[in-house]
Amino acid sequence: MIRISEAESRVMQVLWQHAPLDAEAIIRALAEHNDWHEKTVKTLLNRLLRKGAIHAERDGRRYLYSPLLERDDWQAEESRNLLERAFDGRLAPMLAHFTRHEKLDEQDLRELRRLVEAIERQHDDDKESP
Amino acid sequence: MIRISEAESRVMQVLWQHAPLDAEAIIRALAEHNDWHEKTVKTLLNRLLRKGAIHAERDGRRYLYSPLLERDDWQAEESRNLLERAFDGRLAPMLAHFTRHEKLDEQDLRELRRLVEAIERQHDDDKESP
DNA sequence: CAAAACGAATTACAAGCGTAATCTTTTGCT
DNA sequence: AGCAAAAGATTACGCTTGTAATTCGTTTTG
Repeated sequence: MIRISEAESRVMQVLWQHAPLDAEAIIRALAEHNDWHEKTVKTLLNRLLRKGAIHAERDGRRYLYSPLLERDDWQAEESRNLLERAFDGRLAPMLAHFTRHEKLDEQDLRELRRLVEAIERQHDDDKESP
Repeated sequence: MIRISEAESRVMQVLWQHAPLDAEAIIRALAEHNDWHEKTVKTLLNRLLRKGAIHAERDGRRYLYSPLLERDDWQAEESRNLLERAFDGRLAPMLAHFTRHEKLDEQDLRELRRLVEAIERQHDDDKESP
């Protein structure tokens, strides 16, 4: 399982949004919010390459980079990690925590309801086909 | 804001459950699940001390350690961090993610329902007293 | 063609981390 | 009193990370 660092993940975010991109485009995209030197981004790209998190394909004198590690998988990995590390792997306390500490909007609410329904359905299925 | 590492957080977990404890008790508690040398745990305790995450009080020839950093605050910190890093700070996608990737049990379900109700009430309040 | 410019690859370097080993101080025991 | 055992303090060491700078190879350009 590929582990990427905080800074590396910023680079991935860019690639997850549009890919393939060449180094210059990535640097530009990152310059807006982070404040990294061009060389820094190049280093991160290299490390991501070595880790197998991205792929580089030659295009003339430059490379085009694309993600290999999938965003969804990475999110799953990171979420699971937090769950284990901080909440003993139990989701309920984590959810409770979010209720207490984050302000939720309409969309969050809709998402929560869908969650509840999904679980109910899932539990019903379990009963029907044992 | 105090930043503690993965390994350090294991030590904190022990102290959050029972404190104060002396080094030996902490080492014993950790030996069960991790597989750390006594010296390793001592190092971690020292680092936590320097970071101000715990407090040590002399008791005869040894120290009794207690947490200073609160568990709830740490959880909040870590959760927020994940939310920002991995989900652009938006809760809904994160919740959706959990639906798709984690198996939820009865207790999670109850917790979720309570959550939904709490939020609905909260939203109603907003409407009534603008 | 020689030099400059650009992109990529290699190297740098301090701080943090995981994982201890060694050193120092205190103290209980003979 | 002298020494071994125990607890804590200091030091170690290789790896990762954040943050670049330097070097190398290839084009482009005067």
